[in-house]
Amino acid sequence: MMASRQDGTVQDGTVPDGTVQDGTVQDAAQGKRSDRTKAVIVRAARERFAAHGYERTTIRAIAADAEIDPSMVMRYFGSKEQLFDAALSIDLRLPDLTAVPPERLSEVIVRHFLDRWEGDPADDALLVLLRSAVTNERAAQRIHQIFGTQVAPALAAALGPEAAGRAALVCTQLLGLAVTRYLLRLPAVAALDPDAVTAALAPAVEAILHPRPRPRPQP
Amino acid sequence: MMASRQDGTVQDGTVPDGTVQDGTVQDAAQGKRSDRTKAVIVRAARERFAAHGYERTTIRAIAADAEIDPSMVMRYFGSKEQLFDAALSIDLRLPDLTAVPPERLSEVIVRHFLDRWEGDPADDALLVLLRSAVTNERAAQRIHQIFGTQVAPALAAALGPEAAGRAALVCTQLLGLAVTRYLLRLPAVAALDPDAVTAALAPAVEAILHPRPRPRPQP
DNA sequence: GTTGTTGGCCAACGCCTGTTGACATCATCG
DNA sequence: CGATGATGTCAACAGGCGTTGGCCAACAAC
Repeated sequence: MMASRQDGTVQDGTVPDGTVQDGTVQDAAQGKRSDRTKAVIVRAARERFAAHGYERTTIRAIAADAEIDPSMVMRYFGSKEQLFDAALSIDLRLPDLTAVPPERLSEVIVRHFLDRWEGDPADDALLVLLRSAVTNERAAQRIHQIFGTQVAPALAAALGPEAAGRAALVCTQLLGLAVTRYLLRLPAVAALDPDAVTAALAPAVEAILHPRPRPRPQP
Repeated sequence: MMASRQDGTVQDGTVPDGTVQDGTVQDAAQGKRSDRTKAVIVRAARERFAAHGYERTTIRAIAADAEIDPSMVMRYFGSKEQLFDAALSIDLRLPDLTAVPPERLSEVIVRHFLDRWEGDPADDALLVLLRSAVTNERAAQRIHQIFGTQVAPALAAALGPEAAGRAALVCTQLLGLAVTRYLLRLPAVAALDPDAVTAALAPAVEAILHPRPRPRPQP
């Protein structure tokens, strides 16, 4: 298995500086060569997994993208499943929601979600995860884990500890947005610009976060 | 290609009565034998596709479930893709929303959606479609089609013709529910009983259908 | 009774898959 | 220099896949 932290994050193949464990400096500003190729492989894997999901992605195709032999992929990652794990590193980078005034909370959440998906087009990790989780049990478990360790705590901090149920429903809405906009690309949803999405969806999220006390059919 | 109607519905393998084209009556109350086995195959295919998605489902496995030779599947349906088409027949059975008083519209929509998913456990068609659409372009197109021919018109009838954008956002919410509850089975969502889901989500749908005129940050 | 059609099984083809192990290359260090 | 371990290539394996074509039994039509 890969080294993975408890919150569902996995270390990327890139290394912060050029120092190696025995103290030697190597080529400067780049880690060992194997780390570089490992990173190339992970990047290629993410693209493939994101575009086609787990099953349709082949190790041979990833290796071709990375311009390397398929057997190297196996040597570095052990198996397709473990490579998949390595490609699944996700950090939602949730902001501190307690600093947000409650009446702007839903807007901030929706906008952050959009930013996270559309801000860095090279970051396919979320796409990988969602596309695969639908058919792959391992990826689904990872989503459970991310929800439990990142989303639920962040919302609980802002709304109080009894918010777990409501946090899940907010997830429902955001994942629905992701599915229709990025996976299915339903034209009516995919065509909206981020501002329009935020404006339209924030009130709905608001209705979950701060439910009106009682709808009362006929007062 | 299979014979398919324009709204995305495909005829089931079952035949309404026992008459055959040349006028002979055959065994009565059941169609031709081939129609029966075709129906068995489609049923098995639906279960497999629903449980594992398109790519992981093999013709051999479907044939084994149907207790028949894999080559028969090919003979009857031509290819795996065409069998998939046959398994994708969907009729959302949307009620006439114009008969619903506007203030109960969101509640009715959410409840109908839950009924449709959970009412008949043997009807896997929706699960097939959603699970596959995430990685299969053909299935995604089918969802586009169903949205355009079934969902959008029904909502437009109730809300007026300018409702297309809002209809899509409602879809976003409902598909989000389906993904978290039936595909990912996020515990916090999957554990809720249908009444709780309706109560929690209807106000959010309401916020889309009848947006408050202006949120006005500081009045 | 012969013929043709229908429903079905069996064995195989060619291809692609994840995976493995033997061999080449190269840098590093004694 | 030679040794050693990391890095990478090549060729192959075994198994599963969708798909094909040939053969057989049952049965209706002539």
